[in-house]
Amino acid sequence: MSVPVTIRDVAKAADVSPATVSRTFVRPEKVDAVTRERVLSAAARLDYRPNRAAQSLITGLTGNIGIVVPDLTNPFFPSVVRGIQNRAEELGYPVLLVDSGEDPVRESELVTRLGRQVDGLVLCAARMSDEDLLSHRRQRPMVLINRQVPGVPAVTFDNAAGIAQEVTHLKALGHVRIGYVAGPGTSYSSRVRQGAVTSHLAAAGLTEVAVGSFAPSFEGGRSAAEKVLLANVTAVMVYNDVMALGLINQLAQYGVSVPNDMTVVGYDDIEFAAMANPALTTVRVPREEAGALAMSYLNALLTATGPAPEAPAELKTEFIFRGTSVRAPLAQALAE
Amino acid sequence: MSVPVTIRDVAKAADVSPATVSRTFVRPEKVDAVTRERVLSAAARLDYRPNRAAQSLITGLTGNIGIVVPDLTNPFFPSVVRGIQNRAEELGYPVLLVDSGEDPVRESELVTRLGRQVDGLVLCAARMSDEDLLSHRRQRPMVLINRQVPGVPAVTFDNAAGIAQEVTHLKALGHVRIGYVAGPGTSYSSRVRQGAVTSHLAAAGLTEVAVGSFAPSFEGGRSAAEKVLLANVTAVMVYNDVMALGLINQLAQYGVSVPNDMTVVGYDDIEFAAMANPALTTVRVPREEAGALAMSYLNALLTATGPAPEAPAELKTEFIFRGTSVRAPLAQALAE
DNA sequence: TCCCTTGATGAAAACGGTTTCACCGGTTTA
DNA sequence: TAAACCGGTGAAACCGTTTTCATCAAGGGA
Repeated sequence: MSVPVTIRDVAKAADVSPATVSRTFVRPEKVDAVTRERVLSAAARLDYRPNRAAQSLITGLTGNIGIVVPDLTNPFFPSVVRGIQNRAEELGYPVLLVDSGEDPVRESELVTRLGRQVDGLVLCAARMSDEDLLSHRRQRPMVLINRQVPGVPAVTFDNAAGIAQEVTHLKALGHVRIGYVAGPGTSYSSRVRQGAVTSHLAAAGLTEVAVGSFAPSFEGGRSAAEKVLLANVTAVMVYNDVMALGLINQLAQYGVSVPNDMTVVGYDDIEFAAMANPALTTVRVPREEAGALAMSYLNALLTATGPAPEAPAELKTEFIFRGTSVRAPLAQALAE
Repeated sequence: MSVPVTIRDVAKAADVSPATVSRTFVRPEKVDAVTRERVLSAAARLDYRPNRAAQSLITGLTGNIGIVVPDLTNPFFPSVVRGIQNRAEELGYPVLLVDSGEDPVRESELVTRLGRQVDGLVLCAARMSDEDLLSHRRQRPMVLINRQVPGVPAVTFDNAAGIAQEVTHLKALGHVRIGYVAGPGTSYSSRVRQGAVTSHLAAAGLTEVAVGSFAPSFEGGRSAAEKVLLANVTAVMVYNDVMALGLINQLAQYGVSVPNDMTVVGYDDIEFAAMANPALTTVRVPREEAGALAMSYLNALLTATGPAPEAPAELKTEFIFRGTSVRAPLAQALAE
């Protein structure tokens, strides 16, 4: 209790100089085995903990890492945060977390502000421009999740495969005219998925009907309902699960019931996708895994050990067939 | 860019000593108005930012605050985190966030580890024992959310009122035998609510049927379904919304449909409560507000200014009548 | 035998702030 | 008029590490 024990206390107790104590911790191989042992035991006995501030002052490193997410209340992100944190904890990094509220400007400011508090950053689904991103990248090591910018390490999901799985599924169910409800244009993965949808639907010989871009929220999904109804399709692919759930909810207001009157497939497989009624057909993306991997990358960057990831990792997705998708003819028969 | 500007650079530029520069920032009233102006403009011109580590080293303060939550993937918590963070940002505190995974032991360890990184803590729904809590409290200023321990500042919700509102609602609907599905015994608010349920049901002349304690998760709610069915009640109050949703989901598996065959009311009003189908009748607790208030309290504690909150704040709750509760006779008629 | 490595160690100089203390000129008080 | 006070300021000590540099003993090659 009371007065904290410093490196000098340990030095005195072990009868060596402070320098040797320091070396024992940072460069153990530089100190003789027996002195090292002596220092270690003294340190343990006194319950010595190095003062972070003093270390930071001289090394210029904080030992912290930062995470920024666009919206913590979107269930997608807590999972990846958890993945990052678990790994960060194993590696001994405390983490600073901020929520940008889906605002690219604020996001960039937050990164600047975080900059001086952390040694490295994990940016989830960054909304800011490539240029801003690259300029921050020059200041601090960073790794991206769900975003790709040339030259910046990243972990992404194999969205093309995920979309392909959905398309195959819908085709197998006999759907022909298929709507796509996109996410915000500011979102990298929304643009990527849009591209994948277009190319895979075309490749499968199906007709794509673009419904428009909406906020990646429950409300966003609801506001897509009218346009979906006007699109004259039997199935809709939606940018993410939260929106899909919103869409289904609003469709119900119009007396259109899913899946009987309309097939809806989401994306992400958030927890509530399975809990909804009917349960949502979707594509699972390994969020915790992505977080953990990103953290591993960041650690590699920071310690300059391990594989410095050049090509962005692409995590496998998994198609989940649940209750919101049915055969097209059946849907139409019931709709009459 | 390049070399960071130090207090000495500013001192030189303003033609004063470093001491004066420091004073200008920490004790402005101690320096003459005109010198102060000179220093300030020099600092601005050079874009001077004090080095946190150096400040920490001498003051012993980090300038950071910490948040610990039991489970970030429970939608209850991101909201309160957001409330804390917004306020923290206004006040200029970076925040360290950790997730204890609902584990009291881990939680206590995390607090210890966070301890040396932060000046103060906000603990959400702390799971650890009163003793552990008090011992940590001796180390660092802290404020609790959704937990009460004598002598520790806290912001809580007026659960008694919330429960009372639910009871009144159920009584008005004609329910008489009412089940209660409790949360984990480790949760303070679960114990509090259990007490409130018992007393308010008794006061209303209704019969309480205790269903048991379950994990505060969707799965926890599902596992309560059988016992609920065996309880021979027309309505159930559930510890929180996530569990209520789980319960409803599992009841459907048994062919019991809500609200026709069973009235269910939740608690918290998480986002998905409104989104579910049918939408969940519940009690709204102001989560963001609670977070913001807690952060304000913590700031008061840290700066020794403002109201040092003695009595825990109790935030008002609001009853939300939605689709999972209906009149008892009707429920029974349909059940036949 | 002597010189040159080599490995282990300690003394001391950073790192960038804050704070104590002494000093100085000017004003009030006795 | 002398003594006490006071606001504003700078010199220097200090916070607890890491790291450079010098020192020293021991071992190896010539």
